[in-house]
Amino acid sequence: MTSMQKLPGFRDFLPDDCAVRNYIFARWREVARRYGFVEWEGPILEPTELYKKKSGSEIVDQLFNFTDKGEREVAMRPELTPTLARVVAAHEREFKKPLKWFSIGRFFRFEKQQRGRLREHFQLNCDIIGETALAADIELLALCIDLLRAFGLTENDVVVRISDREFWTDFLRERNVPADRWDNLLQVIDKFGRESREKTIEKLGELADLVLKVLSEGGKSEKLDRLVDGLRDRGLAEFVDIDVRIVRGLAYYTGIVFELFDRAGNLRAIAGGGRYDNLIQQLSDDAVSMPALGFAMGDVVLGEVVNETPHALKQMQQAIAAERKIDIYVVIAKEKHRADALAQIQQLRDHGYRVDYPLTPTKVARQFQAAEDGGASLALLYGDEWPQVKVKNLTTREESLIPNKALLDSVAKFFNVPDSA
RNA sequence: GUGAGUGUAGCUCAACUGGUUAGAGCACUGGACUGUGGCUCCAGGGGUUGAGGGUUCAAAUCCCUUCACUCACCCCA
Repeated sequence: MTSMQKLPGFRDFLPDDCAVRNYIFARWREVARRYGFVEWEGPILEPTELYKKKSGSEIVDQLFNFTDKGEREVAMRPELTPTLARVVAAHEREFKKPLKWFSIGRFFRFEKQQRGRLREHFQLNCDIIGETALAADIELLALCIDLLRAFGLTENDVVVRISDREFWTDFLRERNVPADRWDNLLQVIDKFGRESREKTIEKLGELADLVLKVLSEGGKSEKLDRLVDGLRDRGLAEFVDIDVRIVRGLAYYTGIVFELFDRAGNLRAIAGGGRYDNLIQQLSDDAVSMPALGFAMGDVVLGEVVNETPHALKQMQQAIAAERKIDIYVVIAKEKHRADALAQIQQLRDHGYRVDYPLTPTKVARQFQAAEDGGASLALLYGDEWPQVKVKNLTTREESLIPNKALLDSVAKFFNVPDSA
């Protein structure tokens, strides 16, 4: 590998890619704000210890970590939740509860890449802190679903699988299974379907029959029923499947957990999250105890889902085209009027119009081609007509002559901008 | 980290299975076209065939190594 190649798993964002990324970010912000969440951000580099503390030392294998010049062990953040817990523990007194925070940022992991899993990606994180009521779980799920709806995805395209860790911990408690075995057993349940049935049975031991029965019949609980009812009240129940096989790998979840998938099941999880009521206390060494819940949604898998869903893809392409287009292309037909044109270009830009023009003498035909390529809806031609400007509607191809002093008004009228002088 | 597959122009692919100077479409630049855009025609730029080594009179083609990508495993933030 030469120094001219990018590192594996990292991405260049050419204009088209950047447009996609910005489209995703815009929808994320729009919907999160709609739910009353406020944006925040943390550092991209954290002490490696922060992640060890939460997830154990095995996680270091997957961290993008190194020793900095001050001999500190640091890691490129693999996720936001530990940072959030630290920040909340330090600052929670400054805010009314519950906190409803979201963040859009870049995250890293040192793993071999494959589809939907790169070494860097962007993630939206949404968290509610300081609320134990199930209403918060429902609200968070509704937000997660509405985020996908904002991309044009429907209940036929995506599904939220919801489970409850308490369902299993209650189950194990009732059968007098010692608490120190719970995490282990939850991992086995999490792997159900990915691992052979024999191996699962072996690991479950005497609980095998019971657990398999629950897994095949599907679990049920009053809490999960209330959750689905809450979503049904909002007309979102069709997006939801109760699936107690979902446990999630991370050990810090304590209650409702969920994952979002494409209905076709071709891709990795689009998003995942749940309730983590003990994490802030644990990470703050018991200084602060706050119930919390949240989820993360990555840009990579989401982008793939949009790509593979025709109506969502069309919506994105239209939005990107509209965002990218310029308003006006200025055609300089006679170079002696370049200065006149530039004076008016400046005025137009000051008024907020997106204006482009040729930097060097260019044939008129090419200038109109550039207007076309830039998506301009209006062309202004500066030439022998001066002090009049020829205004061409590029959609209808109609032309008219406007005195240059009246140009701004004429343009404003064309774009339906209220008179603001 | 393990295993398999794939690497030819910016993109999609050719190259008669080892045989002249590696081609085409799209894209890009310019011209036909000295004041009018989605056509058309013509021309041009662009490649150490991912990289390094080996076999051979001769390698994009066969062998080895390495790097990258894809898929599966692993893991899932």
